[in-house]
Amino acid sequence: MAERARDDQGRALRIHQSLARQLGTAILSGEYRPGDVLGGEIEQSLALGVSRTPYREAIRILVAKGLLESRPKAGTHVTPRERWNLLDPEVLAWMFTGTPDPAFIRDLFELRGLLEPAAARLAAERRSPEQLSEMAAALAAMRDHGLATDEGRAADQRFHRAILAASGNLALASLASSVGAAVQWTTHFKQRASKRPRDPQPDHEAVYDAIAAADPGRADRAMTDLLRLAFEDTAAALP
Amino acid sequence: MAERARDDQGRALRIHQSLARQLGTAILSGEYRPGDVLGGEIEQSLALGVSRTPYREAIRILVAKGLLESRPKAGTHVTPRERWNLLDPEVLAWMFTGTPDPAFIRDLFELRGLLEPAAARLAAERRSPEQLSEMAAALAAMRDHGLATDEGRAADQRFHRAILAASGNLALASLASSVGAAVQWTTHFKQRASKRPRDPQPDHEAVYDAIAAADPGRADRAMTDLLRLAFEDTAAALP
DNA sequence: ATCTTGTTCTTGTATGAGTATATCCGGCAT
DNA sequence: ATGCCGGATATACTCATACAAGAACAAGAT
Repeated sequence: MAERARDDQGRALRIHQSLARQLGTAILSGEYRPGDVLGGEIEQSLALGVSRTPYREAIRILVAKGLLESRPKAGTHVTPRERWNLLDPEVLAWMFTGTPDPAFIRDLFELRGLLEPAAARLAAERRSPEQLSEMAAALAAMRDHGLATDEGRAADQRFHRAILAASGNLALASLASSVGAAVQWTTHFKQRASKRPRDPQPDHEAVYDAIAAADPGRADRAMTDLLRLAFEDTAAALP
Repeated sequence: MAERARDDQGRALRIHQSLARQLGTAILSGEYRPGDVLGGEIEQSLALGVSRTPYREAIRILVAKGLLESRPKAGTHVTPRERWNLLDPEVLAWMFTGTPDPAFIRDLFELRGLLEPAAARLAAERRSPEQLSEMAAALAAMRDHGLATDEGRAADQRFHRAILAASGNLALASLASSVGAAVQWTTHFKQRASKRPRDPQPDHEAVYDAIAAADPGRADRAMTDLLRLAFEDTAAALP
């Protein structure tokens, strides 16, 4: 008996959610390709063993994320890749359920290399005391749990998210969930691949210290170093 | 009689689409605030004069974009701002239907200032001949139509999109739609505000020339300049 | 006080009928 | 042959109704 998928808080996923995930991963993995037409909804929902209601809602979700488009008479098509919202947190998560493309990992780190050092620089200038203590708390949790545990990885995410939030830039902050998803999954791969991975705690401490000291230049450099090392670790863990 | 809303290609929007837009703009404009609960779906769909089906699909769309969350018994809540996918192209478009927050405009330009110069630099190194001619075509269309016309603004978007695509970075490229939406709306405001706006054509030509010459450093600087000037124009046009 | 259990409210799923719209295709004019 | 026009048709879209299931809350038991 297939166990029902669960969300990040242990709640059972509704049918439309798990359908969206199932179809989404199928599209991202290349099982469906851009231009492909999904069969009519009666046919598809019948084949999947669900009613049309949740099937249609799943389609709506995927349309909202740019993976599909549907029109009367024309049917439901997979959109060309350049329309996909690859940085949508859920899309990223779906992407990482399969075997991730090393080239895409590289792209993600390249993007993080543009965003996070700048965010760290801004955070050093603009952060509030509360934001600083949030970073400190996340750092402490990372140290206590280690990156081998879910709690540790969640703390890692919180640290990066806190920096993006402290940049005082809403557009940057809204990329936090995307960056967070990337952080989580790449860290996951690193941990799985090597038994004694390099300890990234000092890198994080250095970033924190620079932000705490309100030293933008040093924060920028520290984050750049952190990302370079993290990428090297990740690259080493990939096939 | 209310005229039915239309999409960017003149097609009439389906009910679920226009509902999503209506609710989305209401949320983004602050009419609904984070934590607010929408009434039950029967009640709401009745109030809006539609059946539950399209109402629910509209909710699914907004959930997919991070603006809402809904659970049985608890109802449908507006999520806290930091969960919103502000860079989703549709969300951005909804954002600009109302009066845009000048601080957010600044944030968007700050983000573009991180992404686009780097993309231009990479494009100078990696662009294919086809991508280069796409940029040239967009540039020519901009010159022919001018930014006062829809065609001209679309060409402007195509130019920036082509550069992001030519960066060879999928993650960057997938931000093209978001950047494009920002380009379109800010340009729109500029045009509306002043009768004789500064001509940005030379800025664009400079970026193109640098990319065509495969000169990364110059491409980076030219794009930085373009964005600085565009931001100054936009800032002058805002209240 | 804390846990357990049951009630009840809200969203979630199922189903069948009917509408609307974009595509396709055949006919007509050019 | 080519292009325009208009109807047939396939498909998604909307409606209405019924039932199922999850989760919050409160009353009761421990």
